[in-house]
Amino acid sequence: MVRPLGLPFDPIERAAQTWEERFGPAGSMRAATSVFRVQQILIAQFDEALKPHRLTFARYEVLVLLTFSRTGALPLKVIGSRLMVHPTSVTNAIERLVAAGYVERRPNPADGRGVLAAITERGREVVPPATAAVTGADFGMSELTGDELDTLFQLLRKIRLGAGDVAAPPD
Amino acid sequence: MVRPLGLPFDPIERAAQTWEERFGPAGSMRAATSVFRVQQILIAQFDEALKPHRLTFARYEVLVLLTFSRTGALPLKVIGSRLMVHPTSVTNAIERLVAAGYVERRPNPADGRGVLAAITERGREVVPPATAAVTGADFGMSELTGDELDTLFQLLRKIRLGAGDVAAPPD
DNA sequence: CAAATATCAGATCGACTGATATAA
DNA sequence: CTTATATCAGTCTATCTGATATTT
Repeated sequence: MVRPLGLPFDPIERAAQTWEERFGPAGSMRAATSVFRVQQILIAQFDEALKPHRLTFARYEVLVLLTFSRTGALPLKVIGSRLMVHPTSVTNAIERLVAAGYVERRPNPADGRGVLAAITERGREVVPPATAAVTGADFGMSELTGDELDTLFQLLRKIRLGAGDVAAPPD
Repeated sequence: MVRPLGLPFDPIERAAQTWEERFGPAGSMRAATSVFRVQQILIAQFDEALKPHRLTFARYEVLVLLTFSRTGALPLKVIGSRLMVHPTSVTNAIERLVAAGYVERRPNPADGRGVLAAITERGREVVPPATAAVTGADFGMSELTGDELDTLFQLLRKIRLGAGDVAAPPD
């Protein structure tokens, strides 16, 4: 749970004002700090909503990805690149999901080096209620209209593209 | 360093498409996931840029806050509420800053329970080069125009306000 | 041979809970 | 007495480095 501290002023706005006086233009600093704060707020909401299902948001993402695949099984390598997480983080997340009974490890028949993570029956069963829990707060974004959500996505997408998230420049 | 994986497609966009087919409107999911990814990208860039100065971004924020204060000293409680971090995280951050020689602990003359974190000479010296390192990549936001940065801030602000970041509804 | 996949040991970081000493 | 401030011990999560076994 994130402490809603209810200050009589916006701490980010105030910091930006002083920043402007001391260092110069504060637009980037204000936006970057806001991204951090919103991430903190959202992740706390999601993890709280998912706790009854023995999931964190990171592990929930893995499960959803598996249900999205045709066979319900994916190489760890693919999971890592789709979710953009470190190889050791994937190994760790799968280990926790196996412990919870939501996923099984299998050798990859197509590649002797690889391992498949395969969703189990219990894993498939937990996804719908977990999804309901997460979307219950409309992903924490209920303050924004559909158009605003789209604008937000597009702006963040520019930053991601600048960091090399996608090779081919689309649309 | 964040792995720039250069997939031939945008993994967030692809996940959103499947989400739409399975669960319904994906606008919130797409925006929330983008916030997480951009946070990951930015924090990696900042921590990398600050590493030569023996700082993480969290500790850099504390130092900047101290230079912004009149006396260069603030109660830990104030630091926590301004930066919106947990009390134990403040204690921890100050401990590391003390170890680096950038901050000193002092009793708070105005409150016997409290502790002041006071920036040292070495702390004041490290802020300018650290700030240059962080702003060098324009806070990682060089892909956006001033107007876009402002729009991004305002959209994220709506989410923050919905979570209670500020008590008084301003402007 | 070199490169890719996954794991492991070990470290760091920040967030959190619950308990505690001290002072307001 | 209750509340607030800060610390401490300990847990948890995710990240990362460097090394290693195995396979391509």
